[in-house]
Amino acid sequence: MAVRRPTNALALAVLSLLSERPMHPYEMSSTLRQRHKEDSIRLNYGSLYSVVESLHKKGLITARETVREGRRPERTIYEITPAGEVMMTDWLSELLSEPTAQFTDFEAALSLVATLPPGDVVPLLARRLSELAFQSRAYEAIRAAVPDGFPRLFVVESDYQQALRDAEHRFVTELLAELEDGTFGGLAVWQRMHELRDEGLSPEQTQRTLLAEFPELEAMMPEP
Amino acid sequence: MAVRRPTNALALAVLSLLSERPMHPYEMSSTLRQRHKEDSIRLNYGSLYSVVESLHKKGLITARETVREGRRPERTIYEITPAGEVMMTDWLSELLSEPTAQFTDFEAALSLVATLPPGDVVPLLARRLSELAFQSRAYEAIRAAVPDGFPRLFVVESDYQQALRDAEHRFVTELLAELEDGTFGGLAVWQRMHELRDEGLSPEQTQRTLLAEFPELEAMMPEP
DNA sequence: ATCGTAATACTCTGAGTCGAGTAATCGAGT
DNA sequence: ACTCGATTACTCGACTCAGAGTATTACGAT
Repeated sequence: MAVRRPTNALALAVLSLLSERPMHPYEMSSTLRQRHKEDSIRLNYGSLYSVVESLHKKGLITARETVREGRRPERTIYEITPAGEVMMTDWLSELLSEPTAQFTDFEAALSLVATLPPGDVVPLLARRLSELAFQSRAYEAIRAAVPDGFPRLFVVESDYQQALRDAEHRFVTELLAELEDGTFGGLAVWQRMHELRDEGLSPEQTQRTLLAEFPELEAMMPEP
Repeated sequence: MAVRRPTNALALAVLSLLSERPMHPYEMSSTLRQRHKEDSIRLNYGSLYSVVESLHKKGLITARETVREGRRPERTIYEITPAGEVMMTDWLSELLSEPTAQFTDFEAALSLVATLPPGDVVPLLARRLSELAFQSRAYEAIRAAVPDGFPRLFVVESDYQQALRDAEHRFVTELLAELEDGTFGGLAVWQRMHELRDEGLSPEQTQRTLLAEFPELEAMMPEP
């Protein structure tokens, strides 16, 4: 029976840490934090311990020993198994080589943006822009403080974050501009839809009125 | 007692649909699919029904009626409550206006990339590049087939996706170039680390040897 | 000497998530 | 008339996750 791959990237981080050297869970969490990996990999105790347990059950890691110092809770030190090594390289290779849909919050929100009236959306996006700019400046400041010749290897994930943030900033800037100068495609329908709803029309009446006022919509309705 | 906000964007989609008109869960899923929202919001039946139940328990939606046709399973038609409307606009507004950490797979993978030897990473990234290019072309093709004057409102989330994909493509291209021409900061240490590990040195020996061969690393170790 | 805070090291519980499964109906073809 | 796949509509159970809670020790400040 082929072992099913976990979905939580924290499991990959655990395997990666154990491929360096044996550790107990708490040490994994401190190490990840020290290396700023919690910025890129969601980390909390509850998940960590259940992820470790699940890797253990699947035979991808084994308990090497459990030590107890004084009356402190026991620490179980784990190490990676050969099967774990294989799973780790396969998994990491796949994540690096295959782009997959990511379901981010902002994309979800954008896909539902028509729910709010356009007039409300403009200030919200403006606020996002300034937050993005702020985060960007924070990143630049940290970047500038880093000594020359510091291995990019250790910060490549935050460079990636910055590249995406930058792209998002450009995208939202453009979107906002189109909303403000009225060139955004569909703006009139969007606006009118909320007007009709606010006047108390039923969903069906709203639908009918919109189709009457914007006949070009007809052609764009999804086929059967 | 303030109602805790769900974390699953599917709950937001449910509220958004019900703010249009009352529906039963299965219709929600078909509507989301028809509008291609499953590309931006993770959708599966198990989650949908438990998300709906949880919204119901929290008083954000109510069951308007349950109908049964023939011997088919019952359909419960839900509608949104005033509390649900408030929660929805607040939530959507927050998602639009506040950028938050997103923990994507590729960022996680990048943060652990040192686990693989650099020589293995190069072809993986090359493969990612060509996949990204392929997805980009698919998007452009669809975009080109869309009639003139089609409301951008309906596809803004896939435009966003494309903007991010584009940025990622540029980032990976640059990264790959640096890896191939040897200008990537930390490449030598990275390479050497895997050589030492492959020669069978213990983690501690590897650590010591690296510090001896690359004394500049010393200054970059995390402070206590 | 003791007080409070941070750090160490987990545990527990409830909620959320997902995929597979069930069971009926509809419509296109043979 | 029949059958086969698609569609409609939901249910179930095993797993996963998050956050709060617990208990001990270390350490600087009062």
